[in-house]
Amino acid sequence: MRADEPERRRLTKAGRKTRERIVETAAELMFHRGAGGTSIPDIQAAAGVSASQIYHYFGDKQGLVLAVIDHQTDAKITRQRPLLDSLDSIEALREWCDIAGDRQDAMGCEGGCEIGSLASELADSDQSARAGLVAAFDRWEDPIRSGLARMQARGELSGSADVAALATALLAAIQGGMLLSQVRRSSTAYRQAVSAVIDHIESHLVR
Amino acid sequence: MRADEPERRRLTKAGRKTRERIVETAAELMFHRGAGGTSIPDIQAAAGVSASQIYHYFGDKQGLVLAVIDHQTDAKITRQRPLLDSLDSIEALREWCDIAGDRQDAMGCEGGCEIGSLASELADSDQSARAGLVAAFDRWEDPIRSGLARMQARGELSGSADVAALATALLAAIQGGMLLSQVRRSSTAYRQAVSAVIDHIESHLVR
DNA sequence: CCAAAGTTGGAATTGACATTCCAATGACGG
DNA sequence: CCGTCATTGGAATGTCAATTCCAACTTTGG
Repeated sequence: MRADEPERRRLTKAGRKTRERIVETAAELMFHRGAGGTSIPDIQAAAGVSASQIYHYFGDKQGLVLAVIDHQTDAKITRQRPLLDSLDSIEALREWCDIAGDRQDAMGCEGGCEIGSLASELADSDQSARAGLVAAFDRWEDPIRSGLARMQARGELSGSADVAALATALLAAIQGGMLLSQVRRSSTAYRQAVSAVIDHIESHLVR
Repeated sequence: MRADEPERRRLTKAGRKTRERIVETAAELMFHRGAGGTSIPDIQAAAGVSASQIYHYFGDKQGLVLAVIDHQTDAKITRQRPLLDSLDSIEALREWCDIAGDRQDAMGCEGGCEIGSLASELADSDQSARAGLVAAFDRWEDPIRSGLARMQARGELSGSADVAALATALLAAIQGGMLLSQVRRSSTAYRQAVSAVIDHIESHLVR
């Protein structure tokens, strides 16, 4: 558990492209089947690469998993970017959460959260993965807290509200709600969970 | 996906005992390493049984996983029993949730929820497991809703409160909070998540 | 006590899977 | 233009998992 990749290997155009295709393919497969449920041969076939390419770019499967965690975090944050930077009103919070619920419905409530699923699977068995997941959740929680903090700074949210705790609570509601919805194949639990927490945040509004 | 075990096999004393030991051992291992991360040989060694015993009592690994899900659900509900039947006050809810938080701290925040972890791993890949998990969450959520319903019947909780939704929200907060705590190795997220939802429930108190 | 059925041990089978190796090809800087 | 290093293919290796088989032993009901 030290520095494993001190020297960034030189990548040519083709290399970068191949590496990216492997990560994306692995991310997709691992989203549906889990990291343990996704084999290197699976990824080889789906990405159209040879085993040596995967080991060339990632060292071993654990390295690939770490890259997938980072990739999913980047992808999620990028995808939600416009909204994520303006979570400074109750309406913005609701809209942002609603979109995830609609997205879940659109896929029949299969698959939970890309990050959450990996977290549940790897938190206890892979310490470097856990470190990556801590960072992932932090990167995701930060915009929520920032938005709430802006509301507080503008005097819209009570000064006694613990914005960090509220942000954590909302993130937890999202994760737990997604899990229940995934199991029940209905986004209802997700919507009820986030709604409850946002209502609670709303109760801290000044006025 | 139909009735797979129509005929209950006759079990002798030794049989029941062996079966039970296998389930308990498997449950313990799967709690720490996941279902996919726990091999039959692992279970054989830990429980001191031969392969034929496992296959004799459970048919295949999936059958064992189903048995583990039921076992964990029973164990959890039995363990929480006294409290679970009297979740009809804000204080009782807080105390009940606190115990889980203390329990989590006691194990260094390793391992999340026995049910939740299996749910995340199996919801999309094993339909019969998913069915068992739906039942597990229902059995767990029910006492919460019942307690809230009693509060409402006694006029302590506003008649406009949706007790089913609140119960789901609390369960989601527990699951999501546990996951974040497991990743961060600190029960803080769990405590903040359940606290927020219980505060929200409290806001529905009459008077 | 006897037969049917439950219980157990241990070996054998079959198939994946992670990883390594080696050899060939191609890009790119000096 | 050449050598170095990135890139790729494909086979080989060794391990380990899930499951099956069969043979022996034990319990139980009549």
